Amino acid sequence: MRAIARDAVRARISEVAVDLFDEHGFDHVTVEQIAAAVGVSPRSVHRYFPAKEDTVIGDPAGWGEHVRDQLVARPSEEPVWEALLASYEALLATPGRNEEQGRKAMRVLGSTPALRARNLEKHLLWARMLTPVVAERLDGDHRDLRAETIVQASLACFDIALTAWAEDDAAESAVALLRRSFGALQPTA
Amino acid sequence: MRAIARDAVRARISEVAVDLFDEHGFDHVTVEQIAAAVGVSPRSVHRYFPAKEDTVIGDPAGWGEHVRDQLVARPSEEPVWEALLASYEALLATPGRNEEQGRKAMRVLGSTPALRARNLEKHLLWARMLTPVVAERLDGDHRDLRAETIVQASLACFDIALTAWAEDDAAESAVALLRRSFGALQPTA
DNA sequence: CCCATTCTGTCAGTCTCTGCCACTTGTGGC
DNA sequence: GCCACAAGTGGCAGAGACTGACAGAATGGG
Repeated sequence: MRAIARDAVRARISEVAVDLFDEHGFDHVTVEQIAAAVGVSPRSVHRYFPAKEDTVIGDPAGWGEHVRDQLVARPSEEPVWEALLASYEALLATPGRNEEQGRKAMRVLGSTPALRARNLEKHLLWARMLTPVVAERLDGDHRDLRAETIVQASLACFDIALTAWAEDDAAESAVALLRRSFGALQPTA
Repeated sequence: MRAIARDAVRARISEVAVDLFDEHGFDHVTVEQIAAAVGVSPRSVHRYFPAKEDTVIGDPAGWGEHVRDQLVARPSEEPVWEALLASYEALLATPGRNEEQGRKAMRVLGSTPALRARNLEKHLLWARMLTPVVAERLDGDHRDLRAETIVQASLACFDIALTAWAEDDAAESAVALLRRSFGALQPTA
């Protein structure tokens, strides 16, 4: 009911903010300007997004759960590395992701230290969700440390692929870059 | 001459700040309190550290160069992954690193999102320094993407090892944890 | 139509961080 | 010893992000 309107407003703020950041640079745009452009009060912007950076990042937890659910659904005989790759691919294939808007957001995201940092925090959140699932698939000693290493490495691949995809002007698809990045590493048996 | 005094003051501020953060939590300590505890003005604290978080992180660029120099000094026939491991080990073995102070800093560092974020930014800086060096050691196609993947994965290993070292109460040395984390991954030939 | 819930705007306030200017303090030349 | 000169410091004012509190407006169900 009301949740629909809420999501719509949220998406609108995010869209306007990314456009402004793309044009003028992240730290040359104030929350007040974003609010004025959307037509709401600055206070409301902060109600939808706890921090200015979050207007670009979006909701990390939601997508993280998505990836985790994909991962637990993979067949247990599949090697971890391939299962992780498949889970990220499923995320990229999700509909409702505007191609051009996503690329612009990634470009803005890479342009400012504060944003890159907040984005990497998202990865830590994902890592906490994925590590237990990965640990279950491992044998041998020190499963926790190994699982965390593998998960963080996979997240690094994900990030590298998306960054490269946003910079290179559509030279290659995000999935292709993701596969290649994953191909550069291999967990030890 | 004067640089010595400068470094001393800098170290002193950092030490006091970490202690306060450890006791009261990062965001319950204001810059004003740090300044008062050290005996300088808040304005001066900001002269030494551009951001509050930097009192814990220290100077990333300096250590990053150190790692890079270690890496370029490794024999060229050595596999990249081992060369990277050795470079990080050399960093950990650097004297002048107070064991207990370092562990406390790492603990504080993991306790607050803002600090974790800033720490991850340090990794990006290191990555930009190390990637070209690693790329030179690779053969085949897509060296840049593969080099970046390998470097970021190694930084993840470094971070995981240090975090585990700070949490587990000296159960194992940082170097041992680092080796094990590195052991969980392998670049593909 | 009325009521309760939710949303929004306004206001006041804290904290980080930055420019600016005046003041003090060492440093080197004479 | 004295005097420019640079460097460091403190205080002040201000921008900007973010938070809590409260009052009015919109929306849903009865």
